[in-house]
Amino acid sequence: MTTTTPDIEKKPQYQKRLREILKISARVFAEEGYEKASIRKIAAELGKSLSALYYYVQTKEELLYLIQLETFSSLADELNKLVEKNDDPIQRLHLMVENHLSHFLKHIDELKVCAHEMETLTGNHYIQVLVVRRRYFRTTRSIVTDILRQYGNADLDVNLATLNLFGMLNWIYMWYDPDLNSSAEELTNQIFRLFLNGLRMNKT
Amino acid sequence: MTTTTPDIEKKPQYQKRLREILKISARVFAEEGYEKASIRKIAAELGKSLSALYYYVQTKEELLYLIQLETFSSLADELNKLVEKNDDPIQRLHLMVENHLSHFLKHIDELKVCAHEMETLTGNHYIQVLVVRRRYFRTTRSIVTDILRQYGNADLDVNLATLNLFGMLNWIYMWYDPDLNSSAEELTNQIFRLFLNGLRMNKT
DNA sequence: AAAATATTTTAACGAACGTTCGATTAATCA
DNA sequence: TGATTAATCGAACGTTCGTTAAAATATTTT
Repeated sequence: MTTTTPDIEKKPQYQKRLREILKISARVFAEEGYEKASIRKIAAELGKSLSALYYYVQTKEELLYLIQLETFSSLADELNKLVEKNDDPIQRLHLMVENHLSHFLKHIDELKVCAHEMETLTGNHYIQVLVVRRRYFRTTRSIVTDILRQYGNADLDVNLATLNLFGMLNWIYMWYDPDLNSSAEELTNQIFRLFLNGLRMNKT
Repeated sequence: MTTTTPDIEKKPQYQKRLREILKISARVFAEEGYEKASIRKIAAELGKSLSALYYYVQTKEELLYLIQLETFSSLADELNKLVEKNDDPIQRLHLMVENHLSHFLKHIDELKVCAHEMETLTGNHYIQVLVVRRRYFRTTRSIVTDILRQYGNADLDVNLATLNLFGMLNWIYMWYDPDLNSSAEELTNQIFRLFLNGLRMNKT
């Protein structure tokens, strides 16, 4: 008698195909916005029929959920690894910005969908992604906290400063053009210097 | 024989009612997003019938267009006035941030709709709003240019720095909670100091 | 080859959407 | 008051949407 367990590893094609579906979905969501984008368009770009999608996913929202969960998890996990390997707060900040931007340039559609559809998910989908987002935020904020302490700067609010860092990082999708704009390094250095200098004490 | 000219000033109620329609529309668009928001919901919140809306406006998109046009125009016009009255680049920057944030706090829904639906309009609607947006951007960028020159800082790219300033300002709608968060002054000062310090030369 | 499972397809459902039409009421003017 | 214009209304049109059911095909396993 064969086992009736889900056999997650038995179907290697499934995961591969699901990933392609998420890739195409991210592109369509990024281009048209989640609400305007239709399942039919995604299916057409996949070269599959409409209901073939529902074999991999139960609802349209699950597509967005999986995209956001994977992207934020990846960002947060890699940042944690980087923080474990480096002690200097300033180096950590540089690594954080670099990690976020290289991720952005490699997965523009996914990051755009993460930034622009941050309040789109509902119910458990929303909460589960929020948990990962908060983990990513807290790690980043602890870096900012250390730098402010090192600079002896008590004038700036740590939360506000961190939110503004994410403002710069998350806004990029609005204006960045891969064909025209700067490289990852240049972007990283500019934002890193701008924000790091911003954290220093005020000359009054 | 009576004149058949449009008589723009003849119907004072019209403008007043149109403004209320835009106000409610901005709230619904801000709450649900433009695509998800329905004309029916807007009409219901107005206490009017669905087709009564079409007496004031020809399409749903025109609602968004009017909201964005008025908001960006107001921001740009007031910034130009402020720049004319003040010569010091650093004061100008402070006034720019203050103007933007006080506008934001007074018209949260409209600003949110401007930031979140920046790529939603199409055709002439998009272009006409883009013209005003560019005017607002250029005025701000010229302030940043002057400060960088005054600081003798040639390391930072002016466009990038300005885009990052707007990143901080436009991202606020994502996290700001009128009940919890700081006042306009506190927000202004934090962002102003963060960004201004950021523009200074790098201590290497 | 036969059986079992995995994947895709065609066709349709009901609901919600933006928009329009024609009639009706309210306000203004002669 | 009667006539003209402004504003609103109920009802419907055609389209698109997310989702589903049942059947058909492809793949894997026995």
